[in-house]
Amino acid sequence: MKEKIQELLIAAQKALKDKGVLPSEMPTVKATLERPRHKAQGDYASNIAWVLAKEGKQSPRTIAEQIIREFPASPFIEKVEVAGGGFINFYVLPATYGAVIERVLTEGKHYGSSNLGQNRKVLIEFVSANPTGPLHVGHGRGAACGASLANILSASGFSVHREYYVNNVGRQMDILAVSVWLRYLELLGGQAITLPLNTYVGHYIIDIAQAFMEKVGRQFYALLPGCASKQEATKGEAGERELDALLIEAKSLLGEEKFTAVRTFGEEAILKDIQEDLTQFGVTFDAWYKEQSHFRDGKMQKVIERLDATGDLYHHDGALWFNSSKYGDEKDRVVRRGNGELTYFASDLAYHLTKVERGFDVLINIVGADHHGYTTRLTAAMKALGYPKILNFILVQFAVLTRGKERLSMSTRSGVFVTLRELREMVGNDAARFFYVMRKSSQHMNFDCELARSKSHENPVYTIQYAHARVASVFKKLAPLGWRYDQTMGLQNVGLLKTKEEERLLGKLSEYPDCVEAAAKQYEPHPVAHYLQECAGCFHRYYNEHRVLVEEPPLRNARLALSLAVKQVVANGLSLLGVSAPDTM
RNA sequence: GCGCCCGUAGCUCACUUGGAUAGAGCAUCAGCCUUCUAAGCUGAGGGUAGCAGGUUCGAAUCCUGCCGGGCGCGCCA
Repeated sequence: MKEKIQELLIAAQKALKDKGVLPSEMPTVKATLERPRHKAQGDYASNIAWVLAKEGKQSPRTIAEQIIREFPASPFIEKVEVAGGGFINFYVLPATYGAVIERVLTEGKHYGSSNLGQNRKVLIEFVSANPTGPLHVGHGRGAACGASLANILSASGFSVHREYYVNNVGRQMDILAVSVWLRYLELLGGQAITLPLNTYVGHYIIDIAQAFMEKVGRQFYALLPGCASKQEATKGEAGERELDALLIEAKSLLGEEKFTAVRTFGEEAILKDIQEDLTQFGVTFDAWYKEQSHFRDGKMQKVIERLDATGDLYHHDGALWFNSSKYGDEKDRVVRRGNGELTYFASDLAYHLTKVERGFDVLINIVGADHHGYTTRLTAAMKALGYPKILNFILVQFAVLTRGKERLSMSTRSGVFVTLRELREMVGNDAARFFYVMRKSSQHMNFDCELARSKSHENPVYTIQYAHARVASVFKKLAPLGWRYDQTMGLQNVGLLKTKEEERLLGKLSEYPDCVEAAAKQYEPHPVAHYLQECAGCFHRYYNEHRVLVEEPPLRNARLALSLAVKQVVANGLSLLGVSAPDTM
């Protein structure tokens, strides 16, 4: 319907140009059509007259009136009116409202899909948490957001590739290795040790050490390094230096080969845990891209050569710098340190260059808000490399977990985390997936666990799933009453659906494709979550007001068809968000 | 100190990227009611969109300054 009106508007513009009312060299604009908030403003509205007025040198009101005069007749349109200063309101014939039911039932699970993306290749990178510990609730939001967005883009005709970037290089991984090793020594030695500052202290490290011990026995035993046998951890800068010394000591005590073995064991154990966690959460990836692979095949050298060719690299104080301030960053960044080592930034550049080389047209990076400082320098580098527009960052703000009034998760600084697994066990996967994407990702959000786990109408997930289950339960009622659903009869009689609630519901169903499209264009899943709440709300209001299983077969089957369409749309929307659509609750 | 994000009803949040009288859900208040399994339904009140300017036919949305909150500012990863 929307497309049809847009075509008619283009035809009307053409007619005006032919008649010389509008300058013929003026570009034809595709009108933006929206759904007015108020019923008195028609079913669709366009501001096209305002847009044309700028170039056409006439008042919007006059142009609007002329468009209406040239607007071709259509069997679907009841009337077209000018309102306000130049809005054009379109009134669709109420008899055609019901047509959406047949469309939904025919298209089934594909209703809402489109060819918006024209098969363009999108790489969506998300979660990408360092493999040094379990995922926490902050990662959960990125995971839910990315997985849902990937579904939405996929349904919108994009060819979607989901990727997790594994930062398995650098000091943090060495620290992980030492953390595991010290716990291993503790297990063998039977005496408690003091873990130095900034090592990983979670219980999961002990589990990994235990598994490691079971695998290798005493082969990795050595005397306790000096600073691990102290009574108390050293704090501040001195603690960091002590940690560096410990890393060196551990490497020399174990030898490079054994040290690497511990590190790899730890990394693999944690990655396995993360993968299980995400899989249970319904979040899957097409690839787990390991940072370490850059160092093997010369990608680092290649990206530096590419950048050097643009003339944006320079030497200063013995280091190699990228002139990122030229491209909007606040200062320049080091690519290779004075000691010859490449920085994390260089590695990230190499990774992003591979994304382009792998032939993706659109890159979407979903990152936590705490990493926003990194976005400008990467964007700057992509500009320098000649891809000014390819990279899109979605910044996901932290979710504050609450249970009623009680605050559960602390800020990053305090280091007290609730794990994603704990959250899932507390509220269930469905509620977690939905609550995470209920708000615009750039918004700080409140995640009320008490609400999420409650089975009441106040809980949006419950209400939406219930709409789906409610339709299923109505259909189960049919047989005991001696009736059968006759879809042909139902579709023939959709004209009988003309109560206020039915018209609203039909309108809501026809909005669904627009909603998915909006979500795809914004790279945001939350419009779908919002839509589902509205759609379910409309259905429940309808259901409370009118009886579906009435005596007269034509009306009964029409209402059953409508209900079935609602069930389908709810199921489609929930599936985009990775939430189940149960038949019974 | 500098940079980025955010500020909308009592609370949690929308407004389809500059359009019409800023909308939902909770909570509150007033009525109704016992249902195709769902203690529910209907209606009402509630707003200077942080504050102050600016841009234009038109601003919650764009630009500037202040106020308040979050996050980030290494030749760390």
